[in-house]
Amino acid sequence: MTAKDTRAPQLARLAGLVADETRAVCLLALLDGRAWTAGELARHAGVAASTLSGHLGRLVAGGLLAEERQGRHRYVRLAGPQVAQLLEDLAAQVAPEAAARPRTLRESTAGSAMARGRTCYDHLAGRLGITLTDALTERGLLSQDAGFALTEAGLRWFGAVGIALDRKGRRPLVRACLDWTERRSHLAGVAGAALCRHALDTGWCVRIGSERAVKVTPSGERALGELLGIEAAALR
Amino acid sequence: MTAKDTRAPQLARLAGLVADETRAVCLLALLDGRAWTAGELARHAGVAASTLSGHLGRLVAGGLLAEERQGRHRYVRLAGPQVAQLLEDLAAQVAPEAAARPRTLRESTAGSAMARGRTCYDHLAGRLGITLTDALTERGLLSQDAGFALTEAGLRWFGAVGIALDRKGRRPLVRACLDWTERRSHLAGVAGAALCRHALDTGWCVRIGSERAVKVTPSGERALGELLGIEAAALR
DNA sequence: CGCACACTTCGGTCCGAACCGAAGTGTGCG
DNA sequence: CGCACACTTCGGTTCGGACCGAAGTGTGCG
Repeated sequence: MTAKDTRAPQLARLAGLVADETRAVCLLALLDGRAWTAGELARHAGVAASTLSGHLGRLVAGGLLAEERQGRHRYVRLAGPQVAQLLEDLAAQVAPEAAARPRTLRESTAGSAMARGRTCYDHLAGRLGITLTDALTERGLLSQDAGFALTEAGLRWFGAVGIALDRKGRRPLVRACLDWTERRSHLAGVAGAALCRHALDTGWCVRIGSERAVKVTPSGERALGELLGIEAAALR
Repeated sequence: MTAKDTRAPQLARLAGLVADETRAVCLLALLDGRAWTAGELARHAGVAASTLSGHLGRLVAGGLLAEERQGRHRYVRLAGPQVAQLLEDLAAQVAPEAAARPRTLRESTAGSAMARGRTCYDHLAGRLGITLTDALTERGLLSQDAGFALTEAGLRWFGAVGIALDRKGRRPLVRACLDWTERRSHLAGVAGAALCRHALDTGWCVRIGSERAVKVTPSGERALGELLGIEAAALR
């Protein structure tokens, strides 16, 4: 027996946290970037509150979730962008086979709203995310030659639009995130998150219901038309 | 109960493959990019051959491993760069806590050889990987402004040295891979793999024993000094 | 041929963990 | 104060899967 890799036990433990379907459902739900209560997750996953309580304990102890107690509520959210990135990577790995037909009409319409535009942890995804990524690329603001990278013009563009980019952390400025519905990469990383936040703050986009789906508002259509030359029809 | 994400079951199944310590040991061993026989892996992991046979069956069925039967041997290797990337990402997530002290002297010396230089699936890692990455960056061949990217000069450099870069596949030309021992990113992706292959093919580096560890040869020191201005002392 | 070897299949044991309902703790509101 | 509600803890059941050794299959070599 040669020297085993010392990381194996911890790697197995980490994977084990995702390796349960109930926990996987929760983690994917939390990819919307918001905090959910334990009860909401229990109903979403279809298990008893007591069962879910145990799962949350494990996920928090394992460092995947951060929790915040407010009164009688226990709010949990993903512990950080690294966790979201990890889940997105894992999900992208299985996405090819996961392109299954939705069952009910309700799921179908909800699915098509999700396909049009949604948030992916903290950035924009779906056709909306791809459209934005393509527009940035066409205008020479984003380079896709060797991985994603912001060009000089791209950096200026963010500044001109009034979107601040925090370059201090370890998180990459831009990152490609493989889109689940479009099968193509969209903009993630610090810039992707800042753009998404700006879009929601300024009313370019609004969330639909309580899900991850988002839609572009009329003012958003105007702004994106002016700033990136995107035609309104491409956003619907 | 809102509509569950259809990817959850498959996500859990995928994670479940990594969620066993014995399988994790095997997967990390296979990160050396080579094919191992079932028996070698069984001895490495310290379990009975029959037990390991079952594990290999699951990993192959799950798409993480590719197998090749030759006579009475069953060779397995990682199914592709995506799998290696996934494992590296997962391992990087736990690496911070995994910086444990080695137990025995044998592990200690083996560990320090690994820290000096090793392969990480198909590219170079350890201090050697970092040194190369830094040298490429200093000379303006690699940009680290917003994620990793090859510059125009970098593309020319690879051509001049005689390293062909296959840009056809879906794999990114360059990619940052978080180094387990150095806690910094080194060069991965198509260019990282091509550089590693070239280094081994031309004798710049040789593998030490049967492990992932590699060392730079005298001819390698000369070549890297000429091509990248790396001092020989930095490679020892 | 027959033995050694690599791997697989099978039967059986054992442990961990996912689940539920019931009872308990703590919070907020009328 | 007392009830409703959100969550947690506990006991008990059930199920999957990791493991081993023994027996079976197939390959290569003398």
